[in-house]
Amino acid sequence: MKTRDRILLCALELFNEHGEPNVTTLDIANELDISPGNLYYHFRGKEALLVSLVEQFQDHTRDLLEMRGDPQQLEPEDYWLFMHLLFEAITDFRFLFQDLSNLTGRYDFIRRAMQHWLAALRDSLNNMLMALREQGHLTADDADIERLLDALCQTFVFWLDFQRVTRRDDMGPSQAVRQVLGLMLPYLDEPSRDWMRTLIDRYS
Amino acid sequence: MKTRDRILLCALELFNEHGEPNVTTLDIANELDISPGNLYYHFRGKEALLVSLVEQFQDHTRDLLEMRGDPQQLEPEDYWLFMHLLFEAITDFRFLFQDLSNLTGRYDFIRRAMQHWLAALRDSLNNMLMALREQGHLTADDADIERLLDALCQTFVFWLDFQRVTRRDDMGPSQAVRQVLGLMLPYLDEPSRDWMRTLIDRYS
DNA sequence: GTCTATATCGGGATAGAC
DNA sequence: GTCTATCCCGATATAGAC
Repeated sequence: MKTRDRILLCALELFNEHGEPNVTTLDIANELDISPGNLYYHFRGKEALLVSLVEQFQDHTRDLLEMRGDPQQLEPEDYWLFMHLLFEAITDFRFLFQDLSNLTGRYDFIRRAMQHWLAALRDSLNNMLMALREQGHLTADDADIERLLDALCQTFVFWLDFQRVTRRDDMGPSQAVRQVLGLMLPYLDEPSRDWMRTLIDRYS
Repeated sequence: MKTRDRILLCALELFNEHGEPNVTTLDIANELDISPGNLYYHFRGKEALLVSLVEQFQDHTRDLLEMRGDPQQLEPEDYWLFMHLLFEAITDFRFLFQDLSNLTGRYDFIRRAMQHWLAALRDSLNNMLMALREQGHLTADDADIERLLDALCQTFVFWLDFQRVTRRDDMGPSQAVRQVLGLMLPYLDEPSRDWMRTLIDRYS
């Protein structure tokens, strides 16, 4: 494995574990048993490192967020899969969400990237809700939809963080998906609701 | 006004505006036109400053979170007021929520304080929901309640942050309260729901 | 590509005069 | 109580040898 990639991987792990502000370039070099000078040969600094990691994150989720092709044909199971994969991606790059305010404040490119990403997320979720409403599975007026979209996005972005502060046990993406689906539950019609309850129970 | 209090107030403002990690003791001293040595005479360091601010926050919200006296007699309007005051308190000390992960990671006393605070918040909200359910205004099984409580707490803690990142104009506490009440809406019975919709509209 | 050594800078913190 | 001067340290970044 090339040194450059080892650095990226190691930085990602340390950032996720300790938070980006608490990890120095020296920490990364030490963890890899390479010299700080060597690290600076590959990346001109912490910011260059972050640029690459953010690109990775975007590449990693692009396909997922751009499956706005044919939401009409999606099965409920597809919604679950979509959300599960999304939470896995967020978990893999959780350092971005853990210190979101700090990072978006200090790095303008991260602010732009995350704003764009959040808009795409909201778009995807909106397509889902609209499709469900068209099909008569979901009853909600426009104001409901707006609030629901906010609640959904907020949960995606901050659930890991919230869980980290409130609880000790990290239950992975399943619990997060359960929480998200729970937000939609009261707006669904009986059959979909039962279906989703089953889904929720199955993946607990 | 005593220097000690001026320092506290100024630190709070700067922390709220720029985030605690981005404000140095020197920044605070400069803003106040006092020497760094003087600041260190009053507070032995940044941590001592934070200790006092966290105490202030707790004092500031204690009454609010401990009004678990007689939830049976509360009017819907009381719920609105409770939430409004809570969001104002959070806004006043928003630096605590803006970098929650970072702060709880670096300072153990903040972790403990916030965990305790969050537990109290959840408790208060739980009492509310239980009272509403007793009175027949709210229909939800225990699993619904758990999810709803999580969603409510998460919104209280992260709404300002979420709003800041998504860049929708800062509308103060009203929009936050609207979002929170929106989460409860689908579980309420018709009269309460209408009542609350009116409330939501009135304070938009 | 990788190392060692070092320069630089900024924030936290203290000493001692007034 | 308040100031100036200074120290310490950790993080970033570079120079130059191998």
